[in-house]
Amino acid sequence: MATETSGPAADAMTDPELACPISPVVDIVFSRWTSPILWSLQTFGRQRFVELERRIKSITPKVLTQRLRQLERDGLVVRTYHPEVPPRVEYEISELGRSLAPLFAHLAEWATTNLEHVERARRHYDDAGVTRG
Amino acid sequence: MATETSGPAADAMTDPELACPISPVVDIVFSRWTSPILWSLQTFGRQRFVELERRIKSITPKVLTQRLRQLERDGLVVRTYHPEVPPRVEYEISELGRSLAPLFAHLAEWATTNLEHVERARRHYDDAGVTRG
DNA sequence: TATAGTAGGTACCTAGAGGAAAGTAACTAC
DNA sequence: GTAGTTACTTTCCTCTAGGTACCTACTATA
Repeated sequence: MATETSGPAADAMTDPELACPISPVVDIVFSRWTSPILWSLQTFGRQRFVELERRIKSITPKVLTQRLRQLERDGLVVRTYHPEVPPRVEYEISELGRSLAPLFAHLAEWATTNLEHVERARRHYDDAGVTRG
Repeated sequence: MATETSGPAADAMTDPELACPISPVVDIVFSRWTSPILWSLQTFGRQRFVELERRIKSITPKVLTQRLRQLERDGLVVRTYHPEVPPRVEYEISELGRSLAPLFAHLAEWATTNLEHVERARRHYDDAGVTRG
């Protein structure tokens, strides 16, 4: 948070070091835990904090809070606070977040057709490594 | 979207921990430094180690080696070793890696149309946070 | 009094990713 | 015999993301 002097697009353009126009998107959309969160909100609709916490079992509340804040700041998730007792907070996908749906579908499609190729390549690589010694 | 009984959503149901069928793909394709490497190989063709090292300026040789090994193991990159003196190694995108091209294009397209929305959302969020105290 | 439910905040600590810099092999050129 | 080249490898070190555990406020319930 301390060193955000410029946005992600500026990084891609002004930073010749990256030489990769998709890096900024990757940082926003595919940073840790964000894809399960976005997928969950996209698939199961508006949810409360505990619902997300239970669905994504291995996430801790601290990290879930951090990721949700980040996604809210990036405009991908909308947070609605109801000042009741006990307090109730609901999270849902924003319009901008929903625009990622075809991208996620594309990714899922690639997974179904190519993930086994990756696994086969891994087995092949590991086996060859064993015989090579 | 919520009630997809077949396809990738079904995986989400059977694996309660992840609750996200695209997580494995993200780990493979979008782990750190992989997208600049794949982009570079995809855009500029077959390249030697030092060429990649110079193009992706901020990467260290150790990490570049690690990432290239991982990508080779996953079958996304093909490594060709020429036992000359000094040694020459060439890296190129594999068939499987090339199948990611439309996905990357999709991502780049999303970036061009929506990245500014993200930045505007960030500014809005930060400004509101300041006024809130 | 104590406990549960709710959405976090905060302090502390660890593991692991990643960076810096030097080393290695193998041969050539000088 | 020393420097140069390439593609790493190794060692050491730092930094931070993330985990654990406890804390907040408020009310209902036993």
